[in-house]
Amino acid sequence: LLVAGGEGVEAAAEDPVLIDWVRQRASRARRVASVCTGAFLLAAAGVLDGRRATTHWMYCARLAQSFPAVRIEPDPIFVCDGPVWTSAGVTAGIDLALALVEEDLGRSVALAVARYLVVFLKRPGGQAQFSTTLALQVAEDKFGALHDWINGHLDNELSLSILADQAGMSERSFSRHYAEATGQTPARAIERLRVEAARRMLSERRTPVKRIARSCGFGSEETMRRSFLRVLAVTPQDYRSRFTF
DNA sequence: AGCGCCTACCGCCAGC
DNA sequence: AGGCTGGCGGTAGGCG
Repeated sequence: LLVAGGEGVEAAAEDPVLIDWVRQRASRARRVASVCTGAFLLAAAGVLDGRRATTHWMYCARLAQSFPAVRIEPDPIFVCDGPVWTSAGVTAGIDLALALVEEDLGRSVALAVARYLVVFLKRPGGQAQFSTTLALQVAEDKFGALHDWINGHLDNELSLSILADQAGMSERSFSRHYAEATGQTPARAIERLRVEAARRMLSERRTPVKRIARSCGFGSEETMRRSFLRVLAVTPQDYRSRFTF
């Protein structure tokens, strides 16, 4: 059973016929999953009681408030608790779907599917419109070691020449191969990895924004602010305030 | 808010 | 031929 979310989902969560239907189906389904705010329907049906779950980050607080029995985790892209899977925003549904494919058919099939998605989900701008995590999974064979190294050195200078050096290629070849494998240019990928690291720190700790910026490799607080607006369309302060309960 | 400098990106091309 | 590599230079865009 796969439950989608979207406009009007909270009204739908109060429709007894629908919720009853969800509860019936969920009890017989091998596996239950929700995308985005679809978690509200599962929660209303009691499917999430006592389980770990997630939803779109803007709605985590509201879901927690309406359904105290659900253990909300705002950070992950998706959460798996036994047979029940929930995912964050709409694009996280793609990551969820791939995880389901992987569970059923194995890692290599999931990676093959992901490769097709990279081809077909590219927009004219050339940016892949799904999570960095997914893009990195696809590139794991080729750049897994590099990504491990990058994540351990986010506060270092990570210029094209340094990355190329680390990968043992010329700058030109590295650029080409990296973009081909991940759907992102090297600099863009670094930016997104830094934003992801900073985002985690913003929501998990009370560290001052300026120190977070530095430890994630942004030259300044202002630079981090610009990156956040580009990648997430929110300022760091706004982002943090969503998570301060 | 704006500007000058710097770098990443990418098309092009020669060489292997 | 046909593919891959890597240096060069113009340009757009980001950083400080």
